[in-house]
Amino acid sequence: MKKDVVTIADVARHAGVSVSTVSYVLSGKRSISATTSARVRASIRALGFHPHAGARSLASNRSSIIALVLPLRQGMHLPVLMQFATAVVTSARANDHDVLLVTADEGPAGLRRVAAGAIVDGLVLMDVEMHDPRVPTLRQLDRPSVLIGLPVDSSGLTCVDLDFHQAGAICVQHLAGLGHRRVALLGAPQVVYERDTGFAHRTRDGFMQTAQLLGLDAHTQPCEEDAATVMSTVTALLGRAPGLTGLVVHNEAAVAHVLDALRSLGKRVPEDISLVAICPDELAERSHPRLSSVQIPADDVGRRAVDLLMAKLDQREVPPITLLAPVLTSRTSTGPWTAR
Amino acid sequence: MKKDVVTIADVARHAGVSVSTVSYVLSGKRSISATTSARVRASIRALGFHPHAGARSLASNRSSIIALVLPLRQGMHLPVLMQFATAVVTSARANDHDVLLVTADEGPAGLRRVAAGAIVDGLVLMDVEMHDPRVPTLRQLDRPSVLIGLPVDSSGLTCVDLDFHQAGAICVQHLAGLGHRRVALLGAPQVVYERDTGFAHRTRDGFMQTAQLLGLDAHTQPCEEDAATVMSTVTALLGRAPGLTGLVVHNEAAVAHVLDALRSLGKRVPEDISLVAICPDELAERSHPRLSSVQIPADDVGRRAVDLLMAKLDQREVPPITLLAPVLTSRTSTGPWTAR
DNA sequence: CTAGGTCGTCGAAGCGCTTCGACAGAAATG
DNA sequence: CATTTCTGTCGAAGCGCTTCGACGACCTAG
Repeated sequence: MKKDVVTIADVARHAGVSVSTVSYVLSGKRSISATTSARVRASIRALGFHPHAGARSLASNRSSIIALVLPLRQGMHLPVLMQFATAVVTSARANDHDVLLVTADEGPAGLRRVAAGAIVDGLVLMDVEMHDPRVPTLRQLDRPSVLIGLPVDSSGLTCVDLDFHQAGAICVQHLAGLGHRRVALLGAPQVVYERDTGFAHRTRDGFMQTAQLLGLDAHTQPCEEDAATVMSTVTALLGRAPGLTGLVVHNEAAVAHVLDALRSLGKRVPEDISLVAICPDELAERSHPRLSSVQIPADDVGRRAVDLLMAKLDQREVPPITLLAPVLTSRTSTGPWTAR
Repeated sequence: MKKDVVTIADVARHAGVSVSTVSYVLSGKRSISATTSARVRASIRALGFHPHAGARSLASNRSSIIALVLPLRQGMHLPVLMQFATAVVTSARANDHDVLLVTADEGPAGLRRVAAGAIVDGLVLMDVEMHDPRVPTLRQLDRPSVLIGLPVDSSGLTCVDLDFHQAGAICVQHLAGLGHRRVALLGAPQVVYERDTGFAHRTRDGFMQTAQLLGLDAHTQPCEEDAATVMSTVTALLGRAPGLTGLVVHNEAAVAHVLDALRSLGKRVPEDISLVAICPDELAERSHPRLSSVQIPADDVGRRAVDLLMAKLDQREVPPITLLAPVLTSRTSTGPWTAR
């Protein structure tokens, strides 16, 4: 077998200093003379010393590990998910932390396990739902956490999410810039507006305010998610707003149905009607035509989440809600329009 | 603030036993009377005790965490990757271990960091290449590890991989079952056969042996990966083996070119020629027509890898190489054939 | 009836690190 | 020049857990 693990005491002996001095060299929490520091570092390298994570965590009550809680079921947003995860891991490493993977399937119990056992210093939760069952648990945990997504009741939490108000706004700006003068927003189902207030309202407000500002004729309309209802909703909308040429769809599940409806009504996209979706890139890329869409800037969100968590770990104050600027990717579902 | 963390001493006091007794109740390493055990458990629940991971790891030299080392760059095999990861995490949890995510970008240094610091008890590496730079490092680490994939020099390692011999065999069986009598294998580029021996040869052997066994007329042919060379290779092959109706392609990069070549030679798939690929499902699904293909059983592989790692952690002997049965998914690129 | 086992429990010695208080000696202050 | 303030370093006390050896109490077999 190998000789035993190299400990900090070995390093101290080798460098001719005390154990605490080595520790301070490593942590920088007290000033150490340049010469001593250099000698210690040399010994560390010479012996191949790696501090024992467990011992460190026991003594300092800090593990330098954060939990990344995500849904591992095979969904369709894999690429987006991966982008988040990559950003989180990269940022964590940049802050000298490792990442423990916790699946959402474990539910609240999983959070409790890793937090209470002091396995992790803090948590980043992805795929947070409006009424997420993990949220109450999170509140009573004594570890800091950051959510990606915005639950209905976000009090006492730190959240990062897309700025939906801004998302509504840039959709309008995009259409207006192409010359469209009469636009509409097809939003979430009615029930969402009534109950899970939040992102749906924010998008709608951004849409309406900006349309008004730009002097557009704007309509909004909740939108159910089954093909038949979508069909009648779209038909009604076109009747109500003849000459409508710009459409924003903020409803992932309904997007395909809307496209079908337009097609069967004889409206071509983008020749007759330009369509912008607020949805994952994946979906936008898969549709025909490929949709101009507003997407979540995953890299940004991931990095921001980790930054916020680090701040909380350092006891710094952080804003409860961080909203990130949406990005509109122009594809082939929108085009210029001039009165004909 | 909250009252301090509940320690094992608190539990012991509450239950009226010694600290060591509580520890033994938890670990089961010494027999404890049923009544004592029950009392201790009740106290644990009553106080909400969670053992401190760091303390445990320091004292026992076991962290109950394994590392999952994977490439987080956005590749095209995301779904496959995810399937692996999911399987690994699930199996790890089933064995009471957590999973630390380490990105392959960190290279050998990353392995050293998590292993030497005793952050993890062992490692599972994904996406292992033939000449993987992490392999030498792995050998000198004192932590056990399992590789998913088979490097050229696997001595001293534990690997899990697809059984390529069997993969070659079931491709032939599939074609033979459909009535094909003259078949060919388009394999890896020549240079791969010469140098990175291993999976390429294994597939070819499986293919040939089975063809012989079934009395088929079988040909094999290395295959480069650029469109032009593929074109001439396919043309030559059809000249050499007129009446060829079954083709197996074991070359991810060349698959698309092969399809193009067949098309431009006036051969329809599957009407004139049936084609089976050995490639990720992703690719098979994306091609036109969708390819009948042999794919890696990711769930199985992931689970197996963890099982092997657990065995090694328990000092049990494990086979150096575990080969898993390939699965052939029949899609629309293969069809029955009868002499015309 | 006694020598030798088992069983169930306890006490104490670490595991390797961080951090607090102490303290010489040097530098700055009056 | 006396006194205070830094600087740089050390020793030792934990952090919460596992595990080893010890030890009564009880059983069994000769």
